[in-house]
Amino acid sequence: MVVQSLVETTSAAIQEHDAQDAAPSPRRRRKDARPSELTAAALDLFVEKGFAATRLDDVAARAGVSKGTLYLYFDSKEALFKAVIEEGIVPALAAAEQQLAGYQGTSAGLLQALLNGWWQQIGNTHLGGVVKLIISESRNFPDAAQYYHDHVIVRGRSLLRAALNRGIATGEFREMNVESCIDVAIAPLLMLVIWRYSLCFCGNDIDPAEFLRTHVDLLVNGLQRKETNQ
Amino acid sequence: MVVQSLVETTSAAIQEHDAQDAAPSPRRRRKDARPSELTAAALDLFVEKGFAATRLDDVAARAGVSKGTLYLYFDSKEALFKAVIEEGIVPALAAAEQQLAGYQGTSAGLLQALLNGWWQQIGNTHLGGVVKLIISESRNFPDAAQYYHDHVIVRGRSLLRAALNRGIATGEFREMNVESCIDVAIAPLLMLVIWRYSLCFCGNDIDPAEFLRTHVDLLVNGLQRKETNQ
Amino acid sequence: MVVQSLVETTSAAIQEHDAQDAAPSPRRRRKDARPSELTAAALDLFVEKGFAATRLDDVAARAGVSKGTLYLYFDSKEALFKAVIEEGIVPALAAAEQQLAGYQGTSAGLLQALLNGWWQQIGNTHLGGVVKLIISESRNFPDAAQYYHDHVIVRGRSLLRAALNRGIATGEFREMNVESCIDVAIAPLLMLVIWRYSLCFCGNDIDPAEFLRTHVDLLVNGLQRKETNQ
Amino acid sequence: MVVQSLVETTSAAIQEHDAQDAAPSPRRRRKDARPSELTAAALDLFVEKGFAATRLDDVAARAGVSKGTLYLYFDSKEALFKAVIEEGIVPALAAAEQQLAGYQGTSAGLLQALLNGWWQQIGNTHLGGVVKLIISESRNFPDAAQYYHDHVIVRGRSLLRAALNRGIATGEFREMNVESCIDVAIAPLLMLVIWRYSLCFCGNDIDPAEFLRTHVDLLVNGLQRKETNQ
DNA sequence: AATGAATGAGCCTTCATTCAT
DNA sequence: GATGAATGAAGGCTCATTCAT
Repeated sequence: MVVQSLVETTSAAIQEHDAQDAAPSPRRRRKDARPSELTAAALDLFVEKGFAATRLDDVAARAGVSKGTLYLYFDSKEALFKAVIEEGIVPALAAAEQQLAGYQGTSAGLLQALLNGWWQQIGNTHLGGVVKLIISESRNFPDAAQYYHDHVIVRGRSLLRAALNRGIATGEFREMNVESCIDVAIAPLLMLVIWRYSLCFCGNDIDPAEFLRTHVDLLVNGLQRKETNQ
Repeated sequence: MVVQSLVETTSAAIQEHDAQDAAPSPRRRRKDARPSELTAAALDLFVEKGFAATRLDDVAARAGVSKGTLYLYFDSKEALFKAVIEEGIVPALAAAEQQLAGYQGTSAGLLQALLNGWWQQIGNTHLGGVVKLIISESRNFPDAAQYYHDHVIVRGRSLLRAALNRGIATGEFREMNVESCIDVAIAPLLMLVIWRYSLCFCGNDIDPAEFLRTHVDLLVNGLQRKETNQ
Repeated sequence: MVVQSLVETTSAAIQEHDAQDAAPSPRRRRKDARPSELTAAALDLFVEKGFAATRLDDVAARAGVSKGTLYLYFDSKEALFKAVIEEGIVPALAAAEQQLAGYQGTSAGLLQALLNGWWQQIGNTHLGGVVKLIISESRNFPDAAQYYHDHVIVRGRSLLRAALNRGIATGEFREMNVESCIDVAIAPLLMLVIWRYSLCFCGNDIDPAEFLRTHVDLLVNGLQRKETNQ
Repeated sequence: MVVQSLVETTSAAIQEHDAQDAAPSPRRRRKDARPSELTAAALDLFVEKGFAATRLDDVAARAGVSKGTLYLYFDSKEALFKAVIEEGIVPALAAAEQQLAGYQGTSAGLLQALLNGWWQQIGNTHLGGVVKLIISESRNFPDAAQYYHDHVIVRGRSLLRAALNRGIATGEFREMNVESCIDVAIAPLLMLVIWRYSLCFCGNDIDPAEFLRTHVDLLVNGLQRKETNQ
């Protein structure tokens, strides 16, 4: 039910977004732009403080509107939360589709492209906050988490699975438990995103580029067949 | 200041813990035992719902005491939170110390021992919840996060650094950016813990043992020198 | 002060009403006609939900206009309320004046005519809602209640007083406390109106015609001199 | 469903009331007395301002407690409203039962006793406010109104029906539409109560005793057989 | 004249905290 | 030491009112 609501609202959001480009009356444009301004402000605060600790006054203030204006666009605080998730999912899905385009080259290169692409288009953007938000609030909003899992994570895993299977088929990679490899390959990316929104403020600077390079290096090397001592 | 408080309180907690072992009069033991029942209940709920969304009534109910009793042991909800963190840190530190004991064997084996040990003694216990809690609330409790970082993470990284450096020194591992390797080696472990407290409820079962085996396998293989083409 | 305002506004309303009849240009008529559509919608909702529980959005929606339009005609929600009362008072006064016309016949017949006339022209129309409204809100709008009392109730009582006194003078009715008889004669009428807007929805159907017939029957019989036992 | 809730809660309230007499610890007595203190304060304000216009702050202040205390005893403002109704119904039912006790004398005397009794035990007490409240809010709380109708009004009508039928059977009263007579006999009583809580503040003093005497006088005379022209 | 987006004061409700028992 | 009734500040939400279009 909630999943259905998430889907429908998402479609509506997309259409509304298109309409925005067409009718640029100043008043009208403002009204169309409002929801995404509000969800952007909400995302920042939800990620920083968590859902329960975020006051709608603060969301409104950050968006430069009054508290009541929030309720012109969202029925409740919870509806705002779900809208934030939905807005974070649409671009993630789009990015995933884009990655599906045929790739020519080694499987190692494909793997690297997928991981780097995710980082560039999701992890390193404000959409990364959605990831941390989903994780932090998954127990309070199980259906939002479920939806995110079913549509974003499952799809991402499919991409990696295809790459890994291709590498194994061509003999570029050794035989391994592919599902576990997928999880192990994804984990550092998610952790990097989470890190950016949590302990990164404790002074331990992780250079994302270097982290990614090392991760891909270790992963690809770890997957490749070792010409062991024969 | 709070860090100081955390240190002091931690020391006090340790001493109290010692005192507890020394004077097990039924009356006294009861008094000392109570707080850990309370923090255990609080940890569960903090991890599940987050700090702000957790009601002290629920903590008290789960611990089987009245709400007022909480205030006999903790000055405030925030003090309870810090006590939860502290109680999660003490065993983590102890576990880390234990790992420092001399290890005989390959560096790959040492690495595997460290990672598995952390999982067995921290990640796979209720202490793993502390990790998720720290990450979720790091922005609301920066000094708790800082303290955790400085004492637990830094120490854990030292252990890994030593193992990696030893492997490189002996030629078992190839030359790499050690700091990045540490981060990449830790990330899947943290992610596994986080997963257990969040999206694992979305149906995607990750088998921790298999996940760990794959991670160590890929990591060790990735680190090892390729016996290429001789 | 407010009473004064009610008087003034009422007079103005009457004049405006007259002006309306005189200059029925479509433009002007539209403008003048609007408020009565608005007050009619407001009356319905005020009677049903009470003043405080009625939202102006709902009033506007029922009248088929936007919320802002209400403020083109009424300064505030309270002003709208008073306009509703005033609109209900003007016809009531007119109806009362009409009853003053000379009546030929028995005093019992006059009494019956007055009570039936009030029911036909006030109680049984949408003006009956005003009665319930005045009663429900009399403590929140004491001056509106006062005005209603002074102009409508007092005048109505005068009509009844005249009828009763005439009956007593002619010997048709026995000697009684006329003021109390007035109250007792009016009460069932008011109660009938109130019933129509409240508990009538609980299933106990009161047939107004039968109720009135019985009331007048009992009243006239009760007033008439009994030819007791001589 | 709500009716059921009304019944259950009423029973509980009665039991609690009994318990109060048994355990007069000062603290405990206070706690047991609280709910009725709160409903008493709420009744006053609900009757005066209506449900929607009454602020819980005012209810709490009148009861001499803080706003939060209300929520220790009632789940919501609406639950408080229903409790007020329930507390008004219990004594009304008890009073009705009491009237059922055998009466010796003329039917006219019985009728008079019933009407005066209702006034003394309900109408003229603070329970009269419940009547006005039910009527004012019947559309907003239809099930509360229904319950009041089914249990209080229906029962009251039964008492009057018995008296009227007895009088007709003995020939003391003439043949009439009994159901209509019941309504007409009750209406002035209800109106008197309503008057006390509304327009009575407009200066038209109705002396309840005189009003009742006149009502009974007219009613009984109206019902009695005329000894015409023999 | 008409609209409806925006505002913000106010109210219901929650919950951390206190304290009398 | 333990309880739980009481408190009141804080925050989610509503809605009368305003005003730019």
